[in-house]
Amino acid sequence: MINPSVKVRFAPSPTGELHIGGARTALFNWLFAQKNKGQFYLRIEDTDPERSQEKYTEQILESLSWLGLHWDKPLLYQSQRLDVYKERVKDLTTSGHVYQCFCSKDDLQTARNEGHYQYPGTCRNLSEADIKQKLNQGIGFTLRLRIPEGEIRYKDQIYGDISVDHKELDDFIIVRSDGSPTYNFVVVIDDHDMGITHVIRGEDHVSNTPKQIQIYKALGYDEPIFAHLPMILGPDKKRLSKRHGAPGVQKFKNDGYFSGSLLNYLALLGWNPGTEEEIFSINELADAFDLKQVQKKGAVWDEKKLHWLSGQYVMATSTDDLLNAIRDNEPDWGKGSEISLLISIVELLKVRAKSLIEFVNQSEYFFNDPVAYDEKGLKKAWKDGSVNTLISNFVESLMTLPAWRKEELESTFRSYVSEKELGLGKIIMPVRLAVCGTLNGPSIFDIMELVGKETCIRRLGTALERLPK
RNA sequence: GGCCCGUUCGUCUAGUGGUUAGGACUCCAGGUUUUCAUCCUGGCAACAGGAGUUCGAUUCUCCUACGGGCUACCA
Repeated sequence: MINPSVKVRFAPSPTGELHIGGARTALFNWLFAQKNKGQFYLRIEDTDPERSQEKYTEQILESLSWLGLHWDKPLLYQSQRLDVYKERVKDLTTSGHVYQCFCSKDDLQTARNEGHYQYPGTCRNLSEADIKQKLNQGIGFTLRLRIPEGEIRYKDQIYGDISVDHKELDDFIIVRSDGSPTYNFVVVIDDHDMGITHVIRGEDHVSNTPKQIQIYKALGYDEPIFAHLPMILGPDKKRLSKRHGAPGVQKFKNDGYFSGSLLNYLALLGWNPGTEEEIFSINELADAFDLKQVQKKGAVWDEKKLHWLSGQYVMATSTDDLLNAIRDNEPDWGKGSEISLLISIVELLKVRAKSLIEFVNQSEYFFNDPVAYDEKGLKKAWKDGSVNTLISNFVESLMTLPAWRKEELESTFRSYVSEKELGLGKIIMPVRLAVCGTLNGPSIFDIMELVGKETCIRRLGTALERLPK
């Protein structure tokens, strides 16, 4: 069943948690693999000891798992492949593709500051004697790739034909003076060794690709197919980064978004199904996915739409599943209450809450007496002492109510206002305020039934005491 | 500075050599509702600019502008 001609990978570096951009890259790789019945691998690019941390690897894997982007084994760590890279360096040395460069970092930097952006080729053609002399002097060296004249050309699955003159490519460094290999070098070896057929990554790698192709050629490897995804942008149209408050995947989990809604939104950021559908399950996404429908321009991250989408997911989820998800997210929610009560609450809030955490935030008054009253609500519903008179009379009729059910409650409300020749709102609003502390929410009759007679009467009493005049 | 890439409503996007340039989010108005939310109806809102090709360009070509990326002994 597995299609051997499709192997993709996601290669995060563990220098921080998985953020939105990385998640989208992972998603598109995963979708491509699913669609083509290929394999999806992970490679941890942990060769920067300064910034890499084990805990980030764990966080990233956790986030990917939560998203449901499961990967195939083996999981590769670059830090464990140093020996392999050394071998390849030897290969390139013997084949004459690299040369030693004795220029110091400072000198190169100085030249750049003076406007010479390219490596001048100082050490490109040193004589044997020169090299021997420098080595004897104990001068450290890097290894540079010797790039021939010519033009490089490749077909990007998203951007189309891209060509660059070799003159634009420096003889870039593949091994640092401390002997460690650089990114553009190892990425090629890893992708080759992993059998990667399609390299799908961010647009920031478009300019790296021609360099990497030089490595493929030097090593005698076949090139994979390349596809570059447009960037995700902040509201200022600059690449989304920590500066924008770079949303990490974990944040959305904590805020109670379903992973499906995040995935759905991410997919629509830069890709379109070719239809006017907006809502997709992860499997539907995989079916519909096609690199041809991927956009070239960067897309601005818009949390409003995510929020809407999340609301759609909430409404489409069964009450039981919602209840489980809410308690997964917030184990203390409704602790000590009957399950039947919780189910009723979820039922009532389902159409209002757009994320799991909103169920929690909007259900406070089902469990606890209000500690404060919404200020706008006070102005609207409890202007002066006349309300106290009205409510205290009404409470009396509530007390005598034989059955505390929403139907009876509603008829009590209605007969009371018709007797007084008032609008329904005149009585409902103050009651709402007293019982919930806020004017917004589901039907007051439903709320009162669930909250119970004793508690409602108590809350009304409290309000009458606290809100005179 | 150089190179590469991009540019349709505020945002995500569809689309064609001749369309009333379509949808979604947001926003606004109206309806439903005790309120909020939902739901329904309606509305605002875009082809960056300039040349050229053409009977005709949003669509094809070039230029300009703007935006992004790369230009590290980071990944």
